[in-house]
Amino acid sequence: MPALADPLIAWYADAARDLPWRRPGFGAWGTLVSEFMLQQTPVARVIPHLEAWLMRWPTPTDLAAAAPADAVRQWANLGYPRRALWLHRAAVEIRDRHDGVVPRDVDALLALTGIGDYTARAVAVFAYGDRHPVVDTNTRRVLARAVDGRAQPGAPGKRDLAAMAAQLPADDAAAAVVNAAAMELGALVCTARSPRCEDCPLAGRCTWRAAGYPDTGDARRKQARYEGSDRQARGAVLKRLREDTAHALPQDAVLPDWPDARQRDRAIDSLVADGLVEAEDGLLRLPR
DNA sequence: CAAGCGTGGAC
DNA sequence: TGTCCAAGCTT
Repeated sequence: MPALADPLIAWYADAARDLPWRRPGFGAWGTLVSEFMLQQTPVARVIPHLEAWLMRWPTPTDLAAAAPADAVRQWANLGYPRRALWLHRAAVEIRDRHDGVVPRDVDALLALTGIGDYTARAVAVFAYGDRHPVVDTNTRRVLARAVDGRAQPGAPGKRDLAAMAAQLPADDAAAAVVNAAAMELGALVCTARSPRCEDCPLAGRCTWRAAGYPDTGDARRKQARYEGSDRQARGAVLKRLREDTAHALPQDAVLPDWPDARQRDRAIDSLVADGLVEAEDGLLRLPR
């Protein structure tokens, strides 16, 4: 049995949060939607949106029948609205290529729009119970500290999957728990800013702790400033279009008072290039 | 592969 | 206040 598996399993049995996607019978579609929403958006903000989404579109086929615009509006302020578009495309692909059933095979999941290494394996493991390494930012941090003796993870790579695979027990169900437990530990205890090592089930075998918490540097990219950025302009344009009850606006009616008109126009162009906005006859609207 | 991509809460 | 951070993905 790998070194971290038993303490992680024991800790998780007691400390795991009661989250909607962990309820028995939540379903592969619910799991898939939750994972899309959780890509870079905190758990607490996701939960209400997830429940509303699944109420409106209980199956991939239901979402596939909707207009992309409805998905983007329903996404509301979750951020990174391309995910709404990608989730809609994935639903169409599931309807057309998989008879409306969320695939179980990792390669089939990876072939869906908006699904990468993390999400594909999260669905295969948490929805279907198969045995794969699931590696998110929390897991990467836990492994960096406990195994590698580093304060922060290095650049993400395929090595991360191998590192987690080495920690998985042979049994499918136990492996799924270890995957979930590593993520949960990173979210609740082995946190980025102030880790609570006194509460950590791995403290006794943590390489970083044993070394005296050295500052090993931080390979992570710094996040660009948001205030005044193109991203902010894109967000403002899309918010205006989401909230437009007529569902189509003349281009010169969108953010006429934005401080930087060139930036606003650049934002609109890039949203059109991304397929988040359609421009036709001088009107802007969400994609139909 | 490094950069670009939203939004809001915590400190 | 500004900075950091959050179950990543695509190009």
